[in-house]
This record gives sequence, structure tokens and C-alpha cells, in this order.
Amino acid sequence: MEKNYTPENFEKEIYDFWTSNNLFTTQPDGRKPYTIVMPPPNVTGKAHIGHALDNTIQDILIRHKRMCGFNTLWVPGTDHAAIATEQVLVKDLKNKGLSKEKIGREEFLKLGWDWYNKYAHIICDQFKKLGISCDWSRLAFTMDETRSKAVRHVFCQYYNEGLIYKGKRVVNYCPSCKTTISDNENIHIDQNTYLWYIRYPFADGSGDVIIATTRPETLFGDTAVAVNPKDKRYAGKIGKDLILPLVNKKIKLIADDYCEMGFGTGAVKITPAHDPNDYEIGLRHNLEVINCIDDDGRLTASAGQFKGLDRIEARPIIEKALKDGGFLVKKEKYKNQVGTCDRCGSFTEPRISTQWFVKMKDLVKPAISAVKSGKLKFHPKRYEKTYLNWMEGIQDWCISRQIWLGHRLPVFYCDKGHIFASEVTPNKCPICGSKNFEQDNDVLDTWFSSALWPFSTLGYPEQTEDLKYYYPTSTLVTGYDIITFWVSKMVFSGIKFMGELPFKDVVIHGLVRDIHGVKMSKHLGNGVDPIDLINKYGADALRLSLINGSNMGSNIKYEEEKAKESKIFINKLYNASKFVIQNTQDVKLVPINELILKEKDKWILSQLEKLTKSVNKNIDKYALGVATNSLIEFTVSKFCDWYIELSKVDLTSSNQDDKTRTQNVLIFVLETLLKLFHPFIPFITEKIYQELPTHTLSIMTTQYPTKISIKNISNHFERIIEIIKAIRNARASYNVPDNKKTNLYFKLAANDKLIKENLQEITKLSHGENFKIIQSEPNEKCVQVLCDNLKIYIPTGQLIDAKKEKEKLLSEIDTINFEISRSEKMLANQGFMLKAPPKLVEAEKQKLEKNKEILFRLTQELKKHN
RNA sequence: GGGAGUUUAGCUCAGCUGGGAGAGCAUCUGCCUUACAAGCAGAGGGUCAUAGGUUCGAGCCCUAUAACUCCCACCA
Repeated sequence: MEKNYTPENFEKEIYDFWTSNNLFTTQPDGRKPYTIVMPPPNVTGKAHIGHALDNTIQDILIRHKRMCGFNTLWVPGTDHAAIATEQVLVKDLKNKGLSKEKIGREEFLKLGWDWYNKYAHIICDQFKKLGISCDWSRLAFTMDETRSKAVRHVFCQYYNEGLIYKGKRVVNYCPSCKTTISDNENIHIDQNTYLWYIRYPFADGSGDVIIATTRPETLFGDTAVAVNPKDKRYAGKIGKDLILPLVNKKIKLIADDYCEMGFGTGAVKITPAHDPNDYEIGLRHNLEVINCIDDDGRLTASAGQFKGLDRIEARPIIEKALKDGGFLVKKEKYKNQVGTCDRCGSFTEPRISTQWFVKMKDLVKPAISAVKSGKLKFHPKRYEKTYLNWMEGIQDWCISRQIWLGHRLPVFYCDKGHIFASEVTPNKCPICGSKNFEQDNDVLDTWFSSALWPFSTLGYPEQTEDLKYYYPTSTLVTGYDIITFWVSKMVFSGIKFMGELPFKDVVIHGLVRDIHGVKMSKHLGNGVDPIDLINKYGADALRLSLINGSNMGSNIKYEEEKAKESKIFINKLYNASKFVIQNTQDVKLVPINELILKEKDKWILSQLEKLTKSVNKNIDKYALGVATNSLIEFTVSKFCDWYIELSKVDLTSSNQDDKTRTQNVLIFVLETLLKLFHPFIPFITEKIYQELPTHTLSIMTTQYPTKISIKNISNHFERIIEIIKAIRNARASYNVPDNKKTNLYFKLAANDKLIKENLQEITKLSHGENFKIIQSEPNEKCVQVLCDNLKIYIPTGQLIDAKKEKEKLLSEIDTINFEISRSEKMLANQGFMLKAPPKLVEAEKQKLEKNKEILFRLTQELKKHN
């Protein structure tokens, strides 16, 4: 075996071994299923560190359940990310002096497919490097044939049930992406802007009304000014005509409860085409709707001389015109939250337009009660609030997008004006039989197809065996940022089309940030590339570094250093394994229960049992970071620091039984540890497992340890550990270097079997040379180690420093005195005596007794120095 | 405006149903002890954000406050 851990030399080979043995693929059978569908990454580029986290968590759960005997299916897939991909392609074309209109829809879609094919491979290859054990034979894509069929089927069902409608509404429009976006994709960002106060004179010259607005450029779309009906300032003026500045058009002053008297002047300009509230008011008052901003975000002819100006650039120009006309009263600084496109960052425009919607209210009801009743659980629970808040305030879902990439709406218009939806390309209008029809030009919101993911990936709408067996899936793992985008939509879609929740548990993880908590981004250059990290530290190290010490649901502050630390740990595990393997070449395998165990064996086995329980419990609770923490702690602080060191005594022993016993325990502990660790760090555990004399085909196909079935395990050996630590401590406080070996004298009770059995171990692990049992005080000058109820002497020869020894004694007496007074205080406290559990009181009493005894011995010792 | 989260060692974070504050990194000291110097042994370092409260006992429960972070929302 190589001296140190070199993941680059074997990770690929191990992955190929797994796949060539079909260890990830599965079919329905008699076992219980455990299913996860992978949140499909967008095929807009390479995998990032967030994908690494998301997939590591899923892989851990899948590998764990697989070893627990479930029929585990993990379905991989990718998402076409309609708008995002289209943007990239459009930019590409622009660089080449082309445009999508120039090359046409068909040609453009071809480019889309080329792109998907290229990037889907890149991403999948990257995921493979990470070691994830999904069933690649079922790789799905949100736009492949099966998924497209599901989309059309679902659309038509909604349509036929009247749940999908086409309607006019004010929606968020991104002038840069040139499409409508959903409320979800419209992010509100703090902006320092202004509030413009503009004078709208009455047509009859009887004064004016001053309105406040943050968007003066929409003035051209104004068709009324509204005030609160109770507002005394405008009493008697309701219904009068106002002159719209710059346009010189008459609009009415109307009264509507929507207006808050306290804000600005209490008067609001009403622009039905560019504000959802204004649109509602417009409907109530029968107002004209004037579009004053076009598809490109430029002012329309309604703006007269300002026509063609970009809406943002127009602002100062309009401001000047208003000022020149005497309409601008004032302009004050104002903090506002402005709608911004999630994809491209440009300001969105609320705009009246005709779009397709899904009626949400009824669909969402069972999805809400599923969470409220506890049938659908979020981990951590607090994210149920995010989900419920959103679901309860839901608006109809705008599903049409004015782009080309994606699922084209399966809606057709015949030349007789009939509209119909069809799952397959129709040959005639079902209403009038006309053969002339056209398909709607819009495509569906990308989330429309991902909403169906848990069943579309299993073959829906066909009633496949997979669908029957694997649906509902078990656990969904994703970041908190897409609970509203995606999780919510899968839930109501699953209930609607499958009649069952798509999953029972939703595991929510945080986002990976840089070490200062700042979002990783290309232009800040603070990102880390998971593939770079894998190349430098290995996939296992990357996985471990993302999981260990992290808290499910919280963001992770990450830096490369963490991967390095994990690699160092794995190197430790590798070396411990190397030690075991090298020292067990000649092992005679014996089941542990047939061995006569010594206390140290019982101790490590009891620690192993504790670990096993804790790991299983924490995986079940999705507390993966706690699980790895305990695994690492056991490996380093129990197995390596103690048991391996202790085993050296027996491995070099001339007693064959000792050797055999120790070899078997070493193998057993290591094998169990590797299995426990496997879901987290699959490569190295498989690699080492293959070297064990007990190995089978793959560690993947072994049973996950849930308990250690070994009789008579105990932790009595802790006492020996305490003694060894005390000796090391004593040596260190006298500045005895570790390479200076000393003898040890023990004065102990005749029946102290535990100590007698472990004298060699104590001596070896505390840098001792020889040991001797003595009956009376030694003649040599010695330092006494006070620990336990036995006396240990270290002869220190001329190294002895009387002054130092006295100082040490005094400081120890101080400590003990403090302890004693603390115990006495507690025991004198009536409340404690009466109300604390008796176990605690008893323990405190014993502690006090023991400390008093130690104090006595320390005082005796001190007398010798006076 | 509504809601959520965070605050523990210099840094990153654990800390179970309340019962003497923990790990890793960093720092200091000593060791190449033949699995690992990517290591071993030892040490220093904390008003558990602040102020109250409940309790025999609070990092943990309750109330208020502060700072930071995030989500949601159609007050122009």
C-alpha cells in the first residue's frame, strides 16, 4: 500500500467498478422501495459547489438506505431551464452578428438541443466524479420525449378541467429577456430613488391635485387620479376632470378605498396597464387601459414626443419637461423596492398582457393540509412556514413565456377562431374540423415540467411498473431557495395527478457561501470549483468537508481549507487501515464472540457500539454533520489514539492468542467503521474494504451496521486511560521530553486485576521504560502521580526539581480544595438535596469523598517538602 | 410592513429531555515512539450578544433589547 492517501490514483477506478457491476441500477422487486429524484440541475453550465452539496446529501441517504436493505432508486436528470438557456444562446448569436429571429425557430431549437447534449454530459461527468450512486440508466431530461408527453398530458387535463385559462392581467415583464416572468422570479431590490410630486390641474381651472409617484414615465398611461372617499381634502371634487400634464388629456378624479390618506398627498395616479392595483381600480371604475411601455421597455406612441425612449432613460427628460411646464412640485429622496428580473437583473415592468394561467386556489388546498396534518414533513421544521406562507397567499400561476426554448403550449387556434388543447399534434380542429390551425407561440414556464418530476421521471403518464412501485418517492433534498419555486409545485401536482404526495420528507439544506458569508459569484471571484477541489483533495474530502460540522438548513461558509482538512483526516483513516491490513496478513479469522476479550477490546467495542447507534440515529434525523463528527471523533480519538496504540503490545507479543485476538478485533472494528463511513466517503471506504481479508464483492452490498452484537462489552478500560493521561501529564509538567523513557513503580491493591493486566499498556503509552510493582515507598527520589486509588511513582533521578514539584503540589491542592468546597456547597443546599435526582446527589457525595482522600494524600506529600 | 434565522475560544462550528463549557484550524512547549511529521504527547485561550425572569441549578426554558443575515409583501 502507498505511504499516504492518494485519491487521484483510485477514485475513477472504483467508480467504474461500481458501475460495471451495476450496483446503482435497480428494478422493482419484493423489497421496500426508497426513492429519491434528483433536483435536476440546469444545463446552463458546469456543476457548482451547491450541486456538490445537494448531491452529496442525497448520495449519503441513498447509500445508507441501500445498505439497510431497501430497494433504492435515485433518478438523475437535468433541467432545460428555458429562460436561462435561451439567454445564453441569444447572447451567443448576438456575438456572431445573428439573432434568433434571423435563424428562425426551428434552427434555434436545434441550437438548444446541441447545447443540452453538450452540457448534460459535462454535468453528469462531474457528478460521477463526486461519486454519486444514482441510476444512470434512467437519466431524464425535462424536455425529452417521456417528460414532454407528461407535460402535454398534464396541460390538457388542466385545460379540460378549466384549471388553465387565458387571461389579461398585469404581470411582470422583463424587457431584457423579452418575456413575462412569474412573481417568484421577480425579486424586489432596495433602490435609492425619488418620489416625484406632480401637479394635475383641474380642467375648470379650480386649482389642482398633487400626486406622488415613483414612476413618472408611466404618466402617459394614466387614465384617472384616485383619492380615498373619506379624504376631506378632496371632498366635493370627486368626478371632476383633471388635465394630464404633457399629454393635455382629461382624466377623472375618482374615489377608491385603495388610496391611503396618509401617504404622500393622498392622491394616486392610476395607470391600469402598468400596475396590478391600478388595474383592479381600473376594472372597478371602467377606466381605459393605455399601454405606454412596449416590449423593449420603450415608451409607446402614447408618450407623444417621448416615444421610443427607454423607460429608465426617459425619466430625467420627462422630469425636465414637467418642470418646464410648471407641473413638478418637488422631488424627494425615497427608498423603494424595485422589481428586478431574477435571471438578468434588469428592472422588470408590470405590464398588462394576455397570458396563460393555472388556477391555484383549489389545487393548493390539499397541499396545504398535507403539511398542516404532518403527512408532509420538512427538515428542519421551520421551513414549513416558508412553504405555508407562500401557499396561503398564492396567486394564479402565470405559465406562459414569450420565448422559444421549452415546451410549447399544446394549444391550437383554428382559422374559424376555435381554441383547443391537444396532447398530440392534431390533424383537424375538434370543433369545426378545420385543417388550418396554428399552435400557440408561447412556451411553458420551466417549472411547469419540473413540477411533474417525481412522477414524470418514473414514466408518467404511462402507468408503468416503476411508477407503481417507486411512487411516492421517499425524500426530497433541496436548498431553501427553491421551496416556493419547486417543492410547492411538485406537491400540488403530485396530489392532483397521482392522488398521492410525491414524497414524505423534504430535507432542506442551506446555500454554500464564501468564508465571509457572501454569495459565491464569478465576478467577485470568491467561488470555488468543486471539480478543482476533487482534483486537489479527492471527492471524499470534498464531500466530507461539505457535510462535517454543518447544520442542515443553515448556510455553509466554505473555503478550500476545509477540503484540505478533510483530506488530512482521510489520510489518517487510510493510515490506520494500512496499519491494520499490514498487521493482519497472517490472521486466523475468528468470530469476535468466540474470543476471550480483554478489557481494552471490550472498551473499543463498547465505543463502537455507541458510535453505531449515534450514527444511525443522526442519519435518520438528517443530522449528517453530527454523524460525521462522531465518526471522525471515534476514528481519531478512540481507534487511532488508543486502540491501535494498545494493539501494538499484543501484535508484537509472543503469545499467539493475544495476537490473534487483537488482529480479529482490529479487523472487526475497522470493517464496521468503514461501513459506517461508507455513505459519506464512498471511495476510500470501498478501496480499503477491498483490502480486508473479510471482504466481499463490494462494501456497497454489505449490511449497514445498526448494532454491535457482542456480549459483555464494557468501558472499564476508561480507568486505564485516565491513569495513562495522568502519567503523561505529570511528565509534561516536569518537562520530561517524550524521548526520555522513565521507569514506573506501582503500589496497588493485591486484587486490582484491571491494573495488573494492563501494566504493560500503561507503561508503553506513557513513555515508560520498565514497570515494577512495589509494596512500600520507593527508596529512589520519585515523583508521585496521584490518580485513581493507586500510587504511581516516576523515578526522575537528577532531573528532579524540588521547587517545581512543590509548586505543582500546591497548585493541585488548590484545585482539589476548590472542587471540595464546590461539592460541599451543593450538598449543603437544601433545594439541591430535595429536588435534584438522587443519582446526582449520590454522585456528588462520592466525588466529595474521593476528593477528600486525594487532598489527604497531597497534603501528606507536601509535608515531605517542608 | 410581516416572518424566520444567527449571536459560544483568534477563525469555522458542535453542544441531546436544563445537572460542572467542546471539536477542528490557529497559537505555545516537547517529541522523526517503524500506520500517519498530512503525525504524536502536553498546554494556554470563553461574562456562552445584553438585561431581567423561572428553577435547587440556565449556553439550553420565558420576556425585553441590540447587532448581523435571509425570506415574503401590489402603499403610489
